Amino acid sequence: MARPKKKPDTTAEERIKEAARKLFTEKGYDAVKTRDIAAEAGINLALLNYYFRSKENLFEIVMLGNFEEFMQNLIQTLSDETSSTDQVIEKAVTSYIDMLSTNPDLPLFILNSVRNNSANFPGHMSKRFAEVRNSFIQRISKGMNDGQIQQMNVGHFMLNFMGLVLFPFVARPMISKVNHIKPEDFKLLMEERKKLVPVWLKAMMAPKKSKKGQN
Amino acid sequence: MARPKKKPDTTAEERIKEAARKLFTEKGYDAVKTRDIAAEAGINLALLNYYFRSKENLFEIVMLGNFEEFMQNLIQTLSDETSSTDQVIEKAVTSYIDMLSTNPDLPLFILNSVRNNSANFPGHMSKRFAEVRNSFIQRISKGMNDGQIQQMNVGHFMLNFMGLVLFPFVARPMISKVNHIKPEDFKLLMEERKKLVPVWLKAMMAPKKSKKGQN
DNA sequence: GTCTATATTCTGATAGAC
DNA sequence: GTCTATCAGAATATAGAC
Repeated sequence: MARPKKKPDTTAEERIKEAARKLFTEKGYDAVKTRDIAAEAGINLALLNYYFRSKENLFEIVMLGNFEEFMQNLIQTLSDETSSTDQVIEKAVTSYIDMLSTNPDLPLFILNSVRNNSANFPGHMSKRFAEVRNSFIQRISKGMNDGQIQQMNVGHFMLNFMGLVLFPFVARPMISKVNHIKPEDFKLLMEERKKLVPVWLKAMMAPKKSKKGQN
Repeated sequence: MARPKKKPDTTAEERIKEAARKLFTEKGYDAVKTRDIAAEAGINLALLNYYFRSKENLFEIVMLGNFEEFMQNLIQTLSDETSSTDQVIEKAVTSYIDMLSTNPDLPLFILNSVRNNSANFPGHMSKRFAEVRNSFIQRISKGMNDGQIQQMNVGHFMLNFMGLVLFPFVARPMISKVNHIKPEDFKLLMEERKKLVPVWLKAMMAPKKSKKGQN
């Protein structure tokens, strides 16, 4: 951890950003020390401040960009008006899992950043958050009203969607340690879920025979 | 936050532990300062070190306690041989949600502790983990083989169970900030899930009409 | 056991040489 | 642009009185 690295053939500024992105995502804002970033980037502490003035500023520059990418896909997928609701759900699940397979630490990082209010994370992000949330609600409600999918409390639906898609990544450190699952196997499991989660979500919304629709 | 508190009728040592548990669980190791703990416990900073020697040591003690609590219910519930698999699932969901409603920050705390390998987490805990995991797999596999519930990859089932039950708590800080959901409303939503999650889990395992059973 | 005062270490940031 | 040296403040930990 934080071992000194040789300088590769990138600019110092770029290497600092890269190191910061890696460490922040891995360990969270508070746990990362500016000295760690400098070491990881293979440069001196002073240089970090020369380029970025402060730790907080560096965090914002690096992580907000990272986060934008995370939200962008989803918003686009959700606002697709031509596809059926089922298709939208399938596509959202797939693109989410694809993106997370490349950045598996992102969900836990974001959840922690929000909780700790790191560098006023929610303040910067709240607009994007709201966008996604609203697209989601609108799209799903529309599907329900059209009869494309069954009625269900939208809050629960979002929790279920997120829980089925995000939780495996949030729990990944635990899963790998406890179940001794190799990264390849985890990836395989997630690949399977791309197909399974939409099926499950649909099944959950099917009305029960004995009672009327749940909520 | 961290306002001074009057001394209640417990020993100082106990109050320090309780304050530490509360704050660490709520905000994570790095965000909590020993002064905050002392203030919350209504004692002096020096006394904290008198009893616990170091912040890290105190954290380990708290972590072990939290972890036990997190696992306890589940182990007992799962090892119940007299109930049907359906009943076991219902009971597991209910008791988990009940416990988490009192300790909503617990899941995120545990997940972070594992990821950060705090205090050699796997060394201390891997046995307990394995217990729960094995009980789970055994109990569910048994139900599947008896035909009480439909076949499904047990790994996926566990992820689904955990995702549907734990994720809302993991995401709680985000939910309350983004969706402006009040604590009472969140609690209400979780109450609803006590009944809904078992139904959903069952629905997810029902075989699809068009294809044969999923996995 | 509990406190006040203080030592020690850590950490973000800057000054100034090259 | 990049470095060494250093500062200022915060945070952990200890000394010593009571």
